[in-house]
Amino acid sequence: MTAERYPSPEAETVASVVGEALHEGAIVTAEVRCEVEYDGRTSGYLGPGDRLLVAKPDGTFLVHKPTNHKPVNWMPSGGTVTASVGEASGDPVIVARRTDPRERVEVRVRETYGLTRFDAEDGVAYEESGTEAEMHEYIAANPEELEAGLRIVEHERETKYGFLDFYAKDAEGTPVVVEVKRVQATLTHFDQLKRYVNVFAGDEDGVDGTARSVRGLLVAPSASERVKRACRDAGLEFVAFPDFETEAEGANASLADFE
Amino acid sequence: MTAERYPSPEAETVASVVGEALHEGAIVTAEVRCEVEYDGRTSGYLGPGDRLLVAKPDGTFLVHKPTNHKPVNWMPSGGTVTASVGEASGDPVIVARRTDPRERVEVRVRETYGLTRFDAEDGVAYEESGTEAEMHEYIAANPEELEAGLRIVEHERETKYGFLDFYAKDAEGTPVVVEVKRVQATLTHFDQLKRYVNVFAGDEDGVDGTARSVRGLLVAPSASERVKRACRDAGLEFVAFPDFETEAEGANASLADFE
DNA sequence: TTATCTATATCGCCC
DNA sequence: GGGCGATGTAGATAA
Repeated sequence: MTAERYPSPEAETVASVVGEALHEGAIVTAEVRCEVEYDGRTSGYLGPGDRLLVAKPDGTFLVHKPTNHKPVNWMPSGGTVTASVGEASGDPVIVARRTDPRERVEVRVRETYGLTRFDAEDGVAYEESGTEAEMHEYIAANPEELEAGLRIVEHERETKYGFLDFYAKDAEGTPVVVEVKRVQATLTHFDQLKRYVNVFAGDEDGVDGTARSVRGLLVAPSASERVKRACRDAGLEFVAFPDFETEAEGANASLADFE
Repeated sequence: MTAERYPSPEAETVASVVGEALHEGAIVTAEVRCEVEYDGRTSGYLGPGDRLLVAKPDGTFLVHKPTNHKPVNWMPSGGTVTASVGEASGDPVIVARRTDPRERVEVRVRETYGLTRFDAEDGVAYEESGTEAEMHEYIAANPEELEAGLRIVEHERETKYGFLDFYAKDAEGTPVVVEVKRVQATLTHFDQLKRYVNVFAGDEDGVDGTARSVRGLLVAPSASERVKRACRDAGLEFVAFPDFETEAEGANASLADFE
């Protein structure tokens, strides 16, 4: 059996099952009533209530309330999860810790409604398409869709102030710095482009104080008015680029057939 | 009983329990072998393997592999989760959808090792301290810790290019724009400060091309060398501010006592 | 609803 | 290992 269930387990059972399961590479989930304390990058406290606990063998630990995508408390992979029986109360105590940064989640379990050990085997990797990396590939192969006559000179070029997406030249041979975003462009993205353009314009630059012979292109499906104005004011250009197509895969089609 | 367990349930049981539980405000978890397909902002496919599924009554849906903090696929709260029996295969199919953005996660369950309905009650809110908001309050009350003679004029001031943390004046009466970070400062944070300072310096600005009578302070516990150099080059100042103290609460102390 | 920004962001890549 | 940037970022907040 791949999933072993312990209904209303004693504190000792919780401690031993959690310890063994994680050590042996299994996932543990528990439905509990508990209090939670976090101390680390910030500190926090969650009073008594019902929560779902998830502990993974890689040190991941999650405390889920009945709502929301994000766990209310957690520890990312790389930490260590230990379970014991509290001396004073006799209740289970689960602690997840890590160093760098030093932080700690402590769950004081008041009641354990159920505990499950899940010996999961999963060697399959997630395949994704439609990411910004693919958008880069597309633009590298089709620069003319950004602007007629545009030539890509370099991709992912490193400068002293960070990496720019594309270094290109336009039809007149003028240098063009290109920053590509898969989603609606924000002020942060404008900032990035401005920073890169400044490298080539030279911060110490021209007598008129404006960027010289370097163009900056912010490429995204859309941008807020404030971002467009920021571009105009800074002498940069916003290029509306259609939503990047996420192409269907063979695997997807076969999955849909089952319905 | 607050947690009801269905070991190795039939497809019909999965479909009905998931539907009823979510409708009645319970959390459902399942240990399954499955395939997953995502289509929306990007598209992706995850081949057969063992995963933990979590469905919450607010529409949250999570697919967890045996490793990592983040679910491999998910739907944030606000979506709808439905479970049915596949016509061709007779296996359970769980679909989570939402609009705006339009996206969809489909889980094709190959084998259900176990299913749990958890009627969780949790009306307690999480209390946190040590956040950037508290750091702001501290600085607003103690501006002299940034610099002797500094006066805060305005907090969270809106400009045409975004919101700046503090608008202040130094001992000489020179305007000072302050950007505060709780964590190590990055180039992104430098960008933000530069953008705000540009608003006051005026993009069209001085004959020498450098910012005029406005100072910019980047306040954080630390910064990389590249960030410090960027600040120097741009005429901005990095201020090392000690890690913001996360003070212990009474609740924490009592929780620690149990150990 | 839209825009902006924080986050215990997490994660991955590349030096 | 540190720096840097993407994320199906999510979530909170203000206009």
